[in-house]
Amino acid sequence: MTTFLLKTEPGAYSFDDLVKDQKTDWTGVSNPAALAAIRSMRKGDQAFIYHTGDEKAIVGLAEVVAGPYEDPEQPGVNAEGLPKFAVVDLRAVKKAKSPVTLGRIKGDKRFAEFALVRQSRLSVMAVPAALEKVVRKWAGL
DNA sequence: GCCAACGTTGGC
DNA sequence: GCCAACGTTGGC
Repeated sequence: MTTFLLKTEPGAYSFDDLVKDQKTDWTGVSNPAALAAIRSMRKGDQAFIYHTGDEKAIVGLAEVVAGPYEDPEQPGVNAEGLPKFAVVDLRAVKKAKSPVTLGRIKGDKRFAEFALVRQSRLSVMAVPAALEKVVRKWAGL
């Protein structure tokens, strides 16, 4: 089981929206590196949901319940024959007891090489197991 | 509101 | 296939 980190602009779609909907298809990702991460997801994997903008914090946990599959709105395959615009279905698992802020992550040197810190524009990334444990502890997830 | 760090586009 | 110009994201 791998844990990922998914960014979202809470004004567009927040973790609370996912809780309300119970389930959603995570569409709209177009960055190639982010899409590669989505293609590597498997049913049962989990994802921290991170709010960009004013919040800049991990606020909850979701689980991959289906996919990755081709976005029906944007069909097509890449050079490897995989869906170009890959999508997964998520369900809300749990809200973080205490949000883990970007400031806290940046302030801990264990996270210095983490993609969230190194590449601020990347919207989907795998979280290394050692770091995942730290985040879960901090967040109460 | 600015700008750094990317991605993308289009002319050649 | 390169790369200059432009667009976008997201932190500050």
